[in-house]
Amino acid sequence: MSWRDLHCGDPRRDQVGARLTVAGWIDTRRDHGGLIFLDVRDHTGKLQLVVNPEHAAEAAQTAKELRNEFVVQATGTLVARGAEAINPALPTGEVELQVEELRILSRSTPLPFQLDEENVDETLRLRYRWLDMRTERMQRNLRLNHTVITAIRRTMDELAFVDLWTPSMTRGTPEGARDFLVPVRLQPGKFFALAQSPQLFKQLCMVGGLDRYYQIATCWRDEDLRADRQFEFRQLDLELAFVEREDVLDVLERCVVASFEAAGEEAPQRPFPRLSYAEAMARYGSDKPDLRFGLEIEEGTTVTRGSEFGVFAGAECVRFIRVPQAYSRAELARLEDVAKEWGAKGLAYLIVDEEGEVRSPIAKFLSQPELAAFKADPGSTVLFAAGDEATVARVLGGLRLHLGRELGLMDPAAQAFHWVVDFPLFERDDEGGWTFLHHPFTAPMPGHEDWSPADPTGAQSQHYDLIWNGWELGSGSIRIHDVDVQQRVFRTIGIGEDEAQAKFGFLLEALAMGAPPHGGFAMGIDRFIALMAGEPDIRQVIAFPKVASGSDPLTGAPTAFDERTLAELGIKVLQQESSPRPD
RNA sequence: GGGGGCGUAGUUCAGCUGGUUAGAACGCCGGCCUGUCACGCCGGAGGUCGCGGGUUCGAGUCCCGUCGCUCCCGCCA
Repeated sequence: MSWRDLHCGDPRRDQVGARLTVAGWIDTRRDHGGLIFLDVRDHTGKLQLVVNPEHAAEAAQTAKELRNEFVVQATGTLVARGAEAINPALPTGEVELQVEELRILSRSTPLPFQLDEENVDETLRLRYRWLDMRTERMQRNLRLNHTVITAIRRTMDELAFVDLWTPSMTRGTPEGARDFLVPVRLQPGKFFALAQSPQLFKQLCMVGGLDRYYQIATCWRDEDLRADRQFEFRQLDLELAFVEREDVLDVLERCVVASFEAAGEEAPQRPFPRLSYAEAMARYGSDKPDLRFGLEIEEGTTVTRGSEFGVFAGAECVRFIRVPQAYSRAELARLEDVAKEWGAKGLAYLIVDEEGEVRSPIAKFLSQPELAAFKADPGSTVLFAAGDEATVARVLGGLRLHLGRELGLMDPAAQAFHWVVDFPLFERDDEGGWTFLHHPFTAPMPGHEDWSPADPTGAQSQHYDLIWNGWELGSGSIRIHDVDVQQRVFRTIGIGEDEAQAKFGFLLEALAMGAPPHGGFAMGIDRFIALMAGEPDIRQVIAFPKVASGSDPLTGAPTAFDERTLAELGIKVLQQESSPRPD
């Protein structure tokens, strides 16, 4: 074993007596005047070095010069520590290296932040990411990244998927997110778009007979950044031919389980539960419900028909949740604010006190059947939402999530994976027309092919979402492989024949030349790894992420370019932020 | 585009209803120390309170603007 194979976290009792060489960063130096203790660190851990001037005068002189984060190489004899000198907090705490030779490989200026400080401003961490990376947290996250991706690649390989590269520079997409544009010197004034997803290319691969495609694909979207969104992100992108929904879900479940196993964690039970879109909206008020807790939404519309309470009587939909907590008036005012954020006009409630007495401003309007339907345990509160169905679902879904967090109802150990299936094929758009729910290539469910383009209400799709603890990990669908069906989807969402030809002509042509039935999925890898790492945002698992304003604190990108460079590309900048960055 | 939060030594923070010379811990620099491991002890340096303007006898503190960071809504097929 070369000394480069020996890591700081390795030495143990059975190596006592051996002459070893280690290298790493100075974590701490404890200078006792005579004896000097050094903790040398690398990504595997720390080893204590003892420099004794009586044994190694030259090394002791060198040790005096050492400061935090100097890089050193030390050679010496591994010795057992005396019983009282053992450090149980350190895996290497039973031994130490009696230093004979000590070499400074590299020096360090004082650091802009301390590596053992936990709440360092994130922009500062990103500005000096190479330091941040030395922390246990970032080492763990970035290595988990590798572990998960390796497990996924192994799984895909075992299932005979082909890793196939699709272009990053492609044709702009008319729908969806904003494109990042790439100007082209050879064709001034024209632009490629950075791929938002390999969607169309992977479908073309199916038509091309590459019947099991996958890729850890980088995707680019020019939209505002969030805790779970960056300009560029990676997705596990896959597509299979001659499959049905369950075949696709099976592949994803295998990848998830393999990732957990590779990370040494208990894997979720397969198969993951399936929940229909209608059920998810009705019971949890969300198409990506967090199933780590109950607090389900209940239906009240039947019993409130003709209610004496005007708000209930006039509402298309009345639903409620029973919260195991008797709230005060002030707390309910706060919850009403939460409800209003989600679009409620107000918040009706019934408080059931510890004696089982119902206290509520609306109780006097409610009939016996109504009160019976809303009956709750002593010490609880029933919260209502009334209005159109979508608003009611959204309000109670928002309240449910808020209360779940606030009341600590989520089992911290639970890993709730599930599928949401049976989505509608279309939904109303803002202009009163129709638009697709996810993308226009999603196939209708068998038996739902004959919708009316004027009113496709009720047509269901073969779309599916993978949800983990309330986070949407990704989505997929069985695609349309029939050119007539594809054209009817375009017609329904208001894309005329000419427009469809211009934008998707190559897809329609391909579908007309022997397209097999196919379907696939795209899972957000960064989100998945962030959740596995227990991190609150994806920046913590990305080596060099951008901040919310869209800049990279490390390199200072993006930057302006001079006029000559731009002129060559046929570009003239109309305006730019004049405010200089204070550095 | 809209709403909320934050910005004080290198770092993390405190700084009350506006009131002497803006503090602490860690880090940094110097000194002492042979069994420490968050070593200890002594001493020291280090601040345009993000920036600009206003109110006031007086602003870190109040007001307006601006910049930066952040969370959320919009947006993310």
